[in-house]
Amino acid sequence: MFTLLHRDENCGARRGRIATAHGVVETPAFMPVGTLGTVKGVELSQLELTGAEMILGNTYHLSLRPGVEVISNHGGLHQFTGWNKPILTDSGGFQIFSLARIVKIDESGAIFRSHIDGSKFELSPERSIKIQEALGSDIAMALDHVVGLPNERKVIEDAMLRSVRWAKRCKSVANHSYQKLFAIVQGGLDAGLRRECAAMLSELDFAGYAIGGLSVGESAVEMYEALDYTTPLLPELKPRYLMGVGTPVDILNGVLRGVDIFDCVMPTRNGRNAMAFTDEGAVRLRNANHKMDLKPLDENCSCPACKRSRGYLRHLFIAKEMLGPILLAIHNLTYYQRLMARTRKAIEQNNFKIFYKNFIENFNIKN
RNA sequence: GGGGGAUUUCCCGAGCGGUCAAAGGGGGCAGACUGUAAAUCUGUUGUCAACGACUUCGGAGGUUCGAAUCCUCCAUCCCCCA
Repeated sequence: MFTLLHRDENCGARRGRIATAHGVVETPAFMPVGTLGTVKGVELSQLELTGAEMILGNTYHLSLRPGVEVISNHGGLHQFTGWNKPILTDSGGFQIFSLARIVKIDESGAIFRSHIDGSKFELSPERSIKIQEALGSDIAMALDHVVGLPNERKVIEDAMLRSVRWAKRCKSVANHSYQKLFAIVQGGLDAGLRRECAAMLSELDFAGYAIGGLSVGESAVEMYEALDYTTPLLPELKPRYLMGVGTPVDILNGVLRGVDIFDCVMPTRNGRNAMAFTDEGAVRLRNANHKMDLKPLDENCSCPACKRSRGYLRHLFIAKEMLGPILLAIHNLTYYQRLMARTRKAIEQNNFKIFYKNFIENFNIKN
């Protein structure tokens, strides 16, 4: 399933390829998030043009709406959405964290009180896998217990151990050969817990390994440190997925430490909220200084947003026209995909470390 | 010709003797957003040498210790009866 094509001679970055039932994904890869069966604001034809090769779907959200029966009735998530390329589905573990206020959790699983209508939704490891099989994703994630940071060591340890037990249960019921199952390493910012977790999961031989429980309240530096001691513990020949990360800088830091796959809502959400990414950093298009600006957002970008002026894009946001959020979502996704393409190329040339340094020097998130 | 009602800070609009630089919207300005309860949320929005001072509530006078709030006249707009 995963082929490690090349390792950068000067750092931990790796170049690889993931083969799935719906096609190939070149790594390091960035996956746009399509929680509800759509990457918000972006039509599939446009999404393909950004260069995205795999997108995310979400077990919790799709189960509540439209419901698994509806998607099964269409023949799965690919047919339902029209996206014929690889899909990875998240297990619902992140919602245990993000929707903590409406979740009760015990050893059997998580019990949600639907954020839509308050009805009860029970999600055990087994049910999560069953749902993901019905969705027909190419890669399924084990149900994990995500807790925020900072947190008491005991809480983090319990969540980590539970995630391992749940991962075992997921693996024991997963039986669709085309669908690959990834386990998720937890353990917060504790090197010992991360090591313990990685060791236990590695023994179980999953198709891939994710690093979870990060970007949940800790600083960027703390996250990078966690990656420093976590990635080396993961099986060399399996894909490594850093869940929910992140900014362009975060992603390059992940690549530097040997991560192969990323996903994040940032390009789409921030784009919808008028923030655009460029090599110089973040551009807040609602700001008054763009009012008269005739320049394109990013001269190196060929996306539809960059065929217009910054002044026009600002106007769309100020006027609350839907095209603004759409164009910036497309731009940011295009930017992220181009960043990944440049990253892959740099690795192939054993030049990633220099590429990384140059990038960091110019990129200013505050801008 | 007679009677009644309006005029508030960029806009709309509360306020009807002190706790009012004045509610709430809108608009403006800025910020946040990391496995999406987010096309969302937050802050700010009279001036200044700024924990205090000064100038504002159509205009001019007046009453009062004290007025956006009460009185008089003026201006403008709206309604009703002739």
